[in-house]
Amino acid sequence: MSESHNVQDMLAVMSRNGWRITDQRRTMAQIFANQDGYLSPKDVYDQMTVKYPSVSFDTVYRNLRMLSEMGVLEQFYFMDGGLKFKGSCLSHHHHHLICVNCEKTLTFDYCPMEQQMVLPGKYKILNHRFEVYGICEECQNNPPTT
Amino acid sequence: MSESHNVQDMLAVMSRNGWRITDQRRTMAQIFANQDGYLSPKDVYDQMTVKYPSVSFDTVYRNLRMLSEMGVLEQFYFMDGGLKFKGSCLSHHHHHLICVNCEKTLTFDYCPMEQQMVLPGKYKILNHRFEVYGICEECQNNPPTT
DNA sequence: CTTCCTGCAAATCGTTTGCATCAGT
DNA sequence: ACTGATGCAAACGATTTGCAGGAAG
Repeated sequence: MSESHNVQDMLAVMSRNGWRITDQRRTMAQIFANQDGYLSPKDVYDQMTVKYPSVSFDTVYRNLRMLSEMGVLEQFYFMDGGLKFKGSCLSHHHHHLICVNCEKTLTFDYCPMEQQMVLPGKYKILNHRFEVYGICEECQNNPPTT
Repeated sequence: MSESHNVQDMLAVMSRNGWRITDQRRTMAQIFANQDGYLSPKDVYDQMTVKYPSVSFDTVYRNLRMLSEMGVLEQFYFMDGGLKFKGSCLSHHHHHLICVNCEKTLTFDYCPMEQQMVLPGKYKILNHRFEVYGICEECQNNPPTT
């Protein structure tokens, strides 16, 4: 299902970095392993509560941040400024095609920076951001949730 | 100074839309007319207090939102999720080259969507986001603020 | 058994809203 | 004068922090 890490890989990274493997963290890893798109902290919290009804929001936040810092998760601020997370793919540079409805995300390798663009000014280029937004096939067929 | 609207244009748009021209709004228009880069609500507030020490944050927010809805300002969530505003250029499609230090912004016309890209899936493409981040010439020469 | 992790509660930050007063037209 | 705009304060949502008890190693 996931193009990024599987649960074992994620847990291995945690162990390697000296973090304990708690049930909550195991569950969180599973959530992201089974998910192609982006999840908000609340999404994660909601999925966590299925297995751990007493989980707290701050634990979710703490672990999301921790997993991001370890590189297991990719952090992302959407167009509307909302924070989202997703299992990260560190293997190669790519960009995202994101469904504005269900937020399912596909990656593609085309990168505009590889073209010979003429940029104004004499900026020292550091990085870039390129995302394409649309509606995935599934959401085009299914009635809109709105 | 500004590549976008001048003060007169902005005030004209406000009048045309039936909004009153208050001194605070005039000042806000001036701030954006004299500014090439992005400003956070706090930046705007700080500049406003120079002329109107008793201006309130909510007035700044209200007017920023109003000016965005009118299309006079361009709203933007930066990489770190922070909300910023900038005098908008509605005349043509373009993208931005942004200084990560001073946030001075240049526009350029190259658009990756005009290339014949092969995108995965069968998404119905709606829009896109492309920004290049770097350090402007000025900030390269001047000692870093950090 | 020690240290780290968790859950609770409270603090914090950025932004929005209700309301009485004030100013633009 | 009439109506919309302002400033204050308080509400609000998302995220962070301090602390005591509980679980992983």
